[in-house]
Amino acid sequence: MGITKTQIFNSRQNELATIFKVLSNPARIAILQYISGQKACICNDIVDEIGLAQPTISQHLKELKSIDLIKGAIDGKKVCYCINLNKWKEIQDLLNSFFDKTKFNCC
Amino acid sequence: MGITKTQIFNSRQNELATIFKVLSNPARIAILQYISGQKACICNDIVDEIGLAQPTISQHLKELKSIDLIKGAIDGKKVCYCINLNKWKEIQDLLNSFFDKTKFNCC
DNA sequence: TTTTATTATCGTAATATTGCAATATATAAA
DNA sequence: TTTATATATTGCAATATTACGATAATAAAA
Repeated sequence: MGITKTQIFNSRQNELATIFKVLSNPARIAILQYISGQKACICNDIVDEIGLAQPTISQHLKELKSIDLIKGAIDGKKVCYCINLNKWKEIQDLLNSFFDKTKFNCC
Repeated sequence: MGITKTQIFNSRQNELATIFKVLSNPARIAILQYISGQKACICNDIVDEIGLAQPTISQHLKELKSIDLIKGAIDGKKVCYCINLNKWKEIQDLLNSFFDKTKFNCC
């Protein structure tokens, strides 16, 4: 198969899984760390920083944008990518809620 | 390709990605929620609870075990799965550290 | 020992992901 | 307008993931 049976799970479970999936690649972790560590906004310094080809970086940025974790502002020829702080905090809260709500009544 | 270039990232980035990958499937989220919500330890009630075949559940349990998120205690014919609370907290701290350390100096 | 129940593993088909070359698009500079 | 630069999209090959039937392994029960 290869297809995840999302229909049998609730929207919260699917949402969590989607967020985790976006974060489940070291290139995307590195991109987020690099973007957030810069004083100014970045564009394709990311390509130079991370050791991956430009189309690959572009694709990873697209996936990060798909859950609004970053936003890109067009600045002439360049695009300035930033962490979307509101969403960032929202996701951190969501994940903490998942970890906190999971109780441990056994063993 | 299809293969992630783990060599070009540091161990922390790869570790984070691995943890996120294990959590990036709604079946595994549902399994964790179900295990943690039970008063007693569980075995293959999980198969009845989640709508997936027994080998599929077994495989998901194996992946959860691969990062020590759960532990299984053999109890006769059955296996009792539990959240590994120490690891659970450790991972929550690691993720919070990732979210907190990521600064927002731009835009 | 045979049967039954529980869980794990193997093999495989369908689909998803990763990465990149080639190319397209867009905008600034010449 | 032409050229150069920055980013996005397309297409594709290699590999990974998801799911499940068949089967193996294990242990209790008969």
